[in-house]
Amino acid sequence: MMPEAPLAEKSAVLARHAFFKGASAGALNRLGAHAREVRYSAGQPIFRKGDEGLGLFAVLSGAVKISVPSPDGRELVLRLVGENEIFGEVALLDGGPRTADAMAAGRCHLLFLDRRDFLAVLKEEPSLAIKLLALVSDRLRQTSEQVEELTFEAPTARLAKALLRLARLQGTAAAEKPQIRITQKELGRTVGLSRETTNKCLNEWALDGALKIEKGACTLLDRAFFARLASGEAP
Amino acid sequence: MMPEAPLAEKSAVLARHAFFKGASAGALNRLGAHAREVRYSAGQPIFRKGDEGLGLFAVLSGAVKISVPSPDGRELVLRLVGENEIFGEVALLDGGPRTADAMAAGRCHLLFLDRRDFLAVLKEEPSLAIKLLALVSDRLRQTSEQVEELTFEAPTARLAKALLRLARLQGTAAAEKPQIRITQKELGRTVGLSRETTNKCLNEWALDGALKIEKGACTLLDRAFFARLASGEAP
DNA sequence: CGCGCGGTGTGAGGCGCTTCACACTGCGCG
DNA sequence: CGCGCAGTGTGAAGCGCCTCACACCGCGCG
Repeated sequence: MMPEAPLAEKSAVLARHAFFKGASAGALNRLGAHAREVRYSAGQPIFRKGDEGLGLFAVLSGAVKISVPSPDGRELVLRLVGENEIFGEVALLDGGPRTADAMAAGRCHLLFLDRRDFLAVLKEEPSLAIKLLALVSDRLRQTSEQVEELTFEAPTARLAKALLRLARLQGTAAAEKPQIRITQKELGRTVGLSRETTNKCLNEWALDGALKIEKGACTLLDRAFFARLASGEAP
Repeated sequence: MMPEAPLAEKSAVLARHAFFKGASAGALNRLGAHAREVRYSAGQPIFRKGDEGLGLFAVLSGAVKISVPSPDGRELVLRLVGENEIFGEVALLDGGPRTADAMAAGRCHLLFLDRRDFLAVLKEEPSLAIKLLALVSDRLRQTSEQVEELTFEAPTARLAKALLRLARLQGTAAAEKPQIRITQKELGRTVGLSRETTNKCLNEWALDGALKIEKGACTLLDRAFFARLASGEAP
């Protein structure tokens, strides 16, 4: 276990995190005072759905997978949290149980902020509250979109959308032909399809030349193709 | 058109609304200064998905239906907003387009608060911001639950859930055997089922004695029956 | 009155997804 | 090395939901 960094350094670490940009020095010090640095290696659980929500996590480096488990062992991946993002904000705010599982998607370095400290600072730092409001309402936007998607759109359209979303999330978004590192099993689970159906669908697209399939990954060769599918058109 | 109430009265109206309980007099006055009272009759649109989000609505009396339209004319009912609740908060916070349609579900009396006024007050009234945060994160909780429901649960379970939810929403929740006024077509649309499938499903439940079907309505005779279905068990 | 229309009831046919079953590959490990 | 395992590729069978088609009922309206 690494030794904990001293207080001053923890506030400095906080200050570098995108979410805390612009916060006052006082707020940063108060938050840093009780912040705990934590490290996880790939696959380790960070919290589980239903756990008591004790606070907020900020990702310093690495990535975290947020997902919900189904009674029969399936899993829906809600989002991938990357560097400079935060997660665990719902339970932070209402003190209720966590709404999803969080798992380290690779080695990751996090900062944990206690709920009570955070709320205390929030009371005196409206700008932080407003920032958080913007963030939470953005989440709400995305989640609502997901609800629409699930009720209205065809499974294959959802799959195409998921690929585009993953390309955006995995940082390779800017690339001409983004490569997405995910297994077909996981991919299917994020949209509620079986592995087999996912596989057949991907292979069809590969035949169309829009996709390259590798082991544990696939590469989008023709983004416009997927954009069309995602908006409900036939290819 | 009713004449507008004077400023003092509008702040007083605000103060009586559950969401603004505990706000300072100064904040209420500032919000009240630009608040507009608006009235709608049944079926009138309040805003549409994609409209510019200019502000927040508070329901003084009546009810508002929040729904999203699908490209092919279907409709998903997200929530029914009742007295002492607020809606339109997402677009309020990030200034983006409205994420759903809002329609008066009956005659209703609303208060409209401009986005810029609201944000200005928020900056100086952290307690209001915290209240809003709690509210938005609660919405996020519910919406996430809906996402889970849609990906994991069987259509019939969703239908059962929808009936329970509608019973709760239509005010007849307290009744022993709540009657729900909705056509089978609409009901199907709220869970993404065809009218025919909905019909067959309801008839099966009616045979089990759990449900009474009338024209344009149905009555839950056995709530426990639906609660079981909703939690994924076989009847 | 007859007609249209909205809501409901019901069957036939078809398509898509699921489950199950099995095969092939590459790779880590004892 | 051989073994197991994770990931992928594919086919058969089955089931649930959708679409289409049609029938019945009650009601408003010309």
